[in-house]
Amino acid sequence: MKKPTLKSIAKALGVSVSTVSKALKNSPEISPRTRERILEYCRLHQYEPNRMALGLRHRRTGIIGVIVPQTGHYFFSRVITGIQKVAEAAGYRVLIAHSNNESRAEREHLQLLANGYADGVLLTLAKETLQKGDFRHFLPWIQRGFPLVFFDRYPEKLPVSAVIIDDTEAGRRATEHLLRMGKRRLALISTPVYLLVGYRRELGFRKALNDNGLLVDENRILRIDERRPLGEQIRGLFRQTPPPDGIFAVNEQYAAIALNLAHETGMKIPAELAVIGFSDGIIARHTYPRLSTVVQHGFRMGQTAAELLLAQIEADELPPKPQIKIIDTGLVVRGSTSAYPVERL
Amino acid sequence: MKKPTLKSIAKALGVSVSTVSKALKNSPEISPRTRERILEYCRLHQYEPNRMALGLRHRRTGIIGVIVPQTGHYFFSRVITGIQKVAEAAGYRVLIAHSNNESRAEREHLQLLANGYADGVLLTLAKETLQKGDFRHFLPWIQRGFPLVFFDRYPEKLPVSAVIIDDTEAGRRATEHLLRMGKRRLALISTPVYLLVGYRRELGFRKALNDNGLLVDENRILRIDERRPLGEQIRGLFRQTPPPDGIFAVNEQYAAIALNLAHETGMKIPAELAVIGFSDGIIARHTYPRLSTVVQHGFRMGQTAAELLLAQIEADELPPKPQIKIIDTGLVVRGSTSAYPVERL
DNA sequence: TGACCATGAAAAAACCCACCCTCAAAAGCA
DNA sequence: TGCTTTTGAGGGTGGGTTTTTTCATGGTCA
Repeated sequence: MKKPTLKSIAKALGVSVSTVSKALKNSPEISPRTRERILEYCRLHQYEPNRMALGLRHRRTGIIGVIVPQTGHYFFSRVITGIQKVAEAAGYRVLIAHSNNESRAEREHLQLLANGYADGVLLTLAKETLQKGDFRHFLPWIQRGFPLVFFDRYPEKLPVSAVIIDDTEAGRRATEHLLRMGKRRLALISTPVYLLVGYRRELGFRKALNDNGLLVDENRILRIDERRPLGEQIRGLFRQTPPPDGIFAVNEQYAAIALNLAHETGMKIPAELAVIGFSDGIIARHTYPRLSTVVQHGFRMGQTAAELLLAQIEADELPPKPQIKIIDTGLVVRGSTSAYPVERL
Repeated sequence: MKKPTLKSIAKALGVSVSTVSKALKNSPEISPRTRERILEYCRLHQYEPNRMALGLRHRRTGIIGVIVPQTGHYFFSRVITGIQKVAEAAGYRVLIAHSNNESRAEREHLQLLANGYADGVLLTLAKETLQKGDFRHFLPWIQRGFPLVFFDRYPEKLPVSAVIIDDTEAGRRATEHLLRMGKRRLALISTPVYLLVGYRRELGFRKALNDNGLLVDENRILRIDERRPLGEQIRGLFRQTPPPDGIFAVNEQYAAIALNLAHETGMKIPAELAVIGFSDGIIARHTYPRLSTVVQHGFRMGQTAAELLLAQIEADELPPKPQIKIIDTGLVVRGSTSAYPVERL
C-alpha cells in the first residue's frame, strides 16, 4: 500500500539493500536470475527512488528554481518558458515559486530552494525588496558561490550575474517613435521611482525630448499610485487643455487604460492621440486598436539567464565572474500609433 | 566557503554533532556557555539546516506542489493565488511546475513532486493527457493514497477529488444573458471537442436555445483550430448574412478577437452585436468596450482545492473519500453586452 | 589430495545531513 | 565513598549510492 523503498523490497525478496540498488542499475555484479526477480518486483510495485535521498546523496538535484513576483504577467511567463527550454535541453527540471512581491516570501523561497531543493536559482527582485533596498538575504549565497542569476530587476550594488534590458534606451526609442509621428505634446505614465525600471524608462523619455530640443512638461508626467484606482489617475491627463497627443506608458496595462479612456472622450486613435506601451503582452494584442509596444523579448531573457546559471552550476572550479547581459529590445508598431500597422489579426 | 553542516560546525568547535543540534534547539541539556559559543558560530556562518535531510528525516516537507499547463493564463494564476493563501496560512509553501500541456512533463513533474519533494500535489490535466485519454500515470499515486487533488480539468473516471465549475450551467447562463437582451442570431466560438470544458459550455449554449424554443444554427457554431490563425477563422462568422447579433465565446481571447473584428466591420457594440466571453481575466478588462464574461472564481477554486488537499495530507488514518466540489460561476456584465455597465474603469 | 588463489555473487558498511533517544563520563554534593 | 545532576558523546533512522568485505565455489598446481 505504501511507497516501496529499497529496504522494503530487499526485505520482501530476502536480499540486501545494496543488491536491489545494483540490480536496478544493471550492475554486472548481480546474477541475471536475481536481477530479473528484483526488476520484476519493482515493475509490479512501481518502484521509484526517493528524490530527497538521491539529492542528499549526490548533492545534486537536477532542478532549477525560479522565483518571480507572480506568474499572471505575460512577460514573466515568457521568461519562464525561455528558462524551461534551456533547462530541459540540459536535463534539468524547473520549479517556480512566487514571492508575491514580498521580501519575506522571497527570502524564504530562496532559502528553501538553495538549501538543497535546487542546484541553482533564477530570480527577479520583489517590489518590496527593491523599495526597501535591503539585499542582505542574498549575501550568504553570493559569498558561498551558490549559483544565482537575476533577471529584469536585480541588486545593482552586489557582485551578481544578471540579464536585463536597457530600459533607458528602450524608453528613448519608444518616445522617439511618437516624436517621429509628429506628436509634440507627449505625456508619460510611469510607476513610483523606487521601481527602477519605470524610472529608467522615464529617463529615456526625457532624453528623447531633450535630444529633439523639446522641453519636458512636468504636468504631463504621471506617476501611478498602485493603491488607488488607475483609471481616475490617468483620466487627469485627458482633462488638460490641450490634451496630450501622444502617450508613452511604461507598461501595457496603463497604455490600455489610457487607450480606452481616449475612446470614451471620443479621440481618434492614432490621429488625435497615439499610445505606446511597454512589454509586449497579452493585453496589447487585444485592445482596439491594438497597442504598439516596446518588446522585451522575455523568452530570450529567460534563455540567456538559464545559460548563465547552467554555466555556474557546471563550473568545476571557482564560479565564473559575475556578468551583466543586456537583451535587445524592439518596437512593435500596431494600430495605436499607426494607421497602417504591419501586423494582422 | 561552503555551506556549513552540523558536522562541519561540530568539527570546527570540537564538540559532537548532537551537541550542536541540541544547542540550536535551545535544549536545556546544553550548558549556556557551550550553547552561546555554538549559536555565535552559526550566526556568523549563517547556518541553515539542509531541507533534503529534514524532509528525509521527517517524511514531511511542508511543501505543496502545483502542476499547471502554463502560468501565463490569468485564470491559473488566480487559482495559484488562492492555493497559496490557504497553504501559507497552514504553514505550507507552494512550488509550481509547468506541464506545457504535455503528458510527459506532467508525469515527470508529478513523479518528482510526489517522490519526496512535496507532501501533496494539486493539478489540472494537460491538454495532451485529455486528448489521449491515458490517465495511467496517476494510478500508482491514487492507489497509495498520496494526497492529490485536481482542479478545473480532471480525469472523470478515476476515483479522485476535484474542484470544478459547472461548465454546462455557466454556458447556459451566458447564452441566456444574450437572449434576454433580445439577441436571436447567436453564434458560438468554441474549442475542439476533446477539451471537455469547451464542449460542456457548448452543451449549455444549446440548452439555453432549446429552453427558449430556438433552433441551433450549426453554421454559427465555430470550433477553433488553435494551429491556424484565430482571426481568419472568426472572421468567417462576420461574412454570414445576416451576421450574428450575439456571440458567446468559450474564453476571453476568442471574445476579444471577435470584438475587434466587429469594430473593423463597423458594427456597433452592443447595439448591433453583443459579445460575452468566459473566464474573467486580464484581457476582458482592457478591451473596448470591456468584455462581459462568465467569472470562474479561480481564487476560490484554488482555496477550495488547497483545503481538500490539506485535509488529505493531515488525515491520520485512511485518506478521505474522493469528492467533487463545484464552484459557483458568476456573470460580470460590462460594456460588450450592456450600454449601461455597472463597473467603472 | 591438500594448499592456494582467482572469480563471482551478495552482504556489509560508509556516506550524504539532520534529528532524537540512550547512556556514559565528569562534576557536584553529602 | 557513594549518589545525583549536569554535560555531551554515541548510535540509530530516513532512503539511496558506492566502496569494501565476506564467503563460497572452482580451478590450478605441487
